[in-house]
Amino acid sequence: MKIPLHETFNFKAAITDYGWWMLSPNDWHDEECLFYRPIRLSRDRNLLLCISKHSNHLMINTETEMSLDHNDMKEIKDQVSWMFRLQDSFEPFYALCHDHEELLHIPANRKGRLLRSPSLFEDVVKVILTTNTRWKQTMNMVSNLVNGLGESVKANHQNEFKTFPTPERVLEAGESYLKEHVRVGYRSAYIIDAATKALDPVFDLESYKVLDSDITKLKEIKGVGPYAFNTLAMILGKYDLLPVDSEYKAHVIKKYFNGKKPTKQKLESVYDKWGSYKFLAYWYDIYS
DNA sequence: TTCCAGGTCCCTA
DNA sequence: TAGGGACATGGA
Repeated sequence: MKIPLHETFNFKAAITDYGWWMLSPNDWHDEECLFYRPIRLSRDRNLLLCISKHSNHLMINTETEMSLDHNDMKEIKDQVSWMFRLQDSFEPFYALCHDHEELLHIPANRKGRLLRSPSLFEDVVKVILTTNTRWKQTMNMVSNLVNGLGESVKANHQNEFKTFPTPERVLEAGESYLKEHVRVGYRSAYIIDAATKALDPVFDLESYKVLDSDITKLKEIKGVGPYAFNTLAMILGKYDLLPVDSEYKAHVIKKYFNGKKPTKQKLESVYDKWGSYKFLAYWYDIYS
């Protein structure tokens, strides 16, 4: 099936400009420019997608033998559209880039559309698993989570794929499982809290994916502090906040303050001129 | 062995 | 409102 594109974009950059492509159950094949991703449909069905980009559309091939009706296809398209931010226009950001020579390469290469996960629950868990640890350990924890609690997906593919676990499955396994087998340490309580809030009809975690919803309640999730919240804001399409962590501080102090530590206020105002797009300006400043 | 990583929580003052 | 210790894990 095809998804027509309102705006063309750099498919490879959309996937590899943010680290999520390295986390299970995402599987990026760089040479062929193919993105494999197992997803979950309603009525407890799982399938493997293979996504590629053509001139004016995304092509989605299903690698799982399953009859799909109209609603199934809509669910698939909705999840893929969310992952690649297809409903969002990046033209306002590109217009801003044109006033700044150092960022001209972003519109020139149609970058900025950073990959996100099908569910907000998955992204909350993944962001929590990036805190106070090294990237390699983040990859291990996510891999343990998917291998331990994800469901196997039947597919015409040499690799075995598992889905990202549902909040139900995480709660069923419990906190002790997360500690002993996923090796997330003290983060276990945070993940349990995220799963609980994902299933709480009042909190309704996934509802914050709606554009322009008030996302401040995400701060109530245990383990979501300033860095995690600002990262989640970016994931939800609000780019005006900065993920001030050790990487941010090291980069900014080295590049803009001659290696000398400035005040907190000055440290965090480096990208102010970018207004609504501070996160993306920072991101392409540090990683390009 | 000790330190600390793409932080956050919680308790003091 | 700000400061600082504790927190699990695993690699250097």
